[in-house]
Amino acid sequence: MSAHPDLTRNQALVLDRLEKAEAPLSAYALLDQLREEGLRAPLQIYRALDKLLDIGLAHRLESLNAFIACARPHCHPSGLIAFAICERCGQVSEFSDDVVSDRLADWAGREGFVPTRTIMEIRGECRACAA
Amino acid sequence: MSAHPDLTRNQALVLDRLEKAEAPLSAYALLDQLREEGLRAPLQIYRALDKLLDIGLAHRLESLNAFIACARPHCHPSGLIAFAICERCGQVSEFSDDVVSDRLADWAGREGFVPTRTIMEIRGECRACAA
DNA sequence: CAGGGCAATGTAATGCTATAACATTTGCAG
DNA sequence: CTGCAAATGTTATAGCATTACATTGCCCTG
Repeated sequence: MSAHPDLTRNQALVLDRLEKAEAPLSAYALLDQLREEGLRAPLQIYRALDKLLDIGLAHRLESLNAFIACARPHCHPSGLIAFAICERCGQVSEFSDDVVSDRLADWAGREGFVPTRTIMEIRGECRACAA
Repeated sequence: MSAHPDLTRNQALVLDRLEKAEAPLSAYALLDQLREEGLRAPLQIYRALDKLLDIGLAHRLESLNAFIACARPHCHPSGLIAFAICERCGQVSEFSDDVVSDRLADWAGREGFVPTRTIMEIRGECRACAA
C-alpha cells in the first residue's frame, strides 16, 4: 500500500489516500473515502493524521483545515516548510528557504520568543492557473 | 467606543472587544461577550469580522481560528505581517520583515506563482513565559 | 420628496471541523 | 505468559462557519 512499513492499517490507509490526492483533503473527506475500508468515525482519521504529522509524513494546512502527504518524505529534516496553495486547482507546492528561517530566528532571538512551530502558507494561483 | 467613526454599531462592538482583549478571541467568544449588547447570532459576528478584516483593523489567526485587533491600525500599508503567538499566555506580537517578503516574492516569481495572501504564524512562548 | 439601489442587519437552520470520554484490542518487551 | 503502551472502536458533544431568506436603514438621484 505504501513504502512505510511501520504504519498501522489506519495510518497506512490515510497516508495512501493523501498520496493519491491531487489536492489537500479534509479529515471528513478522508473519512468519506475510507468508509468502504471500514472506517466509521472522525476520530479514527484524526488519530491516524496525528501520527502521520508527528513523524513528518503528512502536513496540515492551517488555512484550509486540510491535510497533504509530505512531498519529500525521505528528506524531512528541514526546519521551516512553506506551502504555496493554488486556490484554483488546489495544488500545493512545498518549499523551504534558509534565509527566511534565519530571519525569523533572528527576530525570535531579539524578542526572546521561543518558537515551537512555524506556519507559512501562501495562497494564490499557480503558474498554470494564472495563465 | 472606538476611534473609527466609519464603523457600524456591530463592527464597532466587535472591534472594541478585540482591542480590549489580551489574547485572540474566537467568533463565538465574541458572541458570548456581546449577547448583553443584543447580538444573538454567529453571523452577526462573522459579518462584522469580515468587514474589519477587509479594512485591516483586525487579523485572523488561521492556526487558532481566532481574531485580534490590528496592533497598528494607522500604518497598515505593509505587505506581509507575521504573528508570534505565545501558547502559554496567548499574547500575540505582530511584525514584518522586508527580507522575508522579498525572499517569498522571489520564490513566487521563479515559480510563476501569483500570491494573493500570505499567512505566517509562529507558535511558541514569549520571553516572559519562557523564563 | 419619492423611489431605487446597496450595504448592513436579524433570524433560523444547517454543515463542517475537532475533541472528550470510555471500553476494548493489539503488539511487543521483559 | 504477563503486563504495559499504543492503537482502535464507538458514541456523544463541542466548537467553528456558512447558506438562505426576510428586513431595515441610508444615501443618492431624479
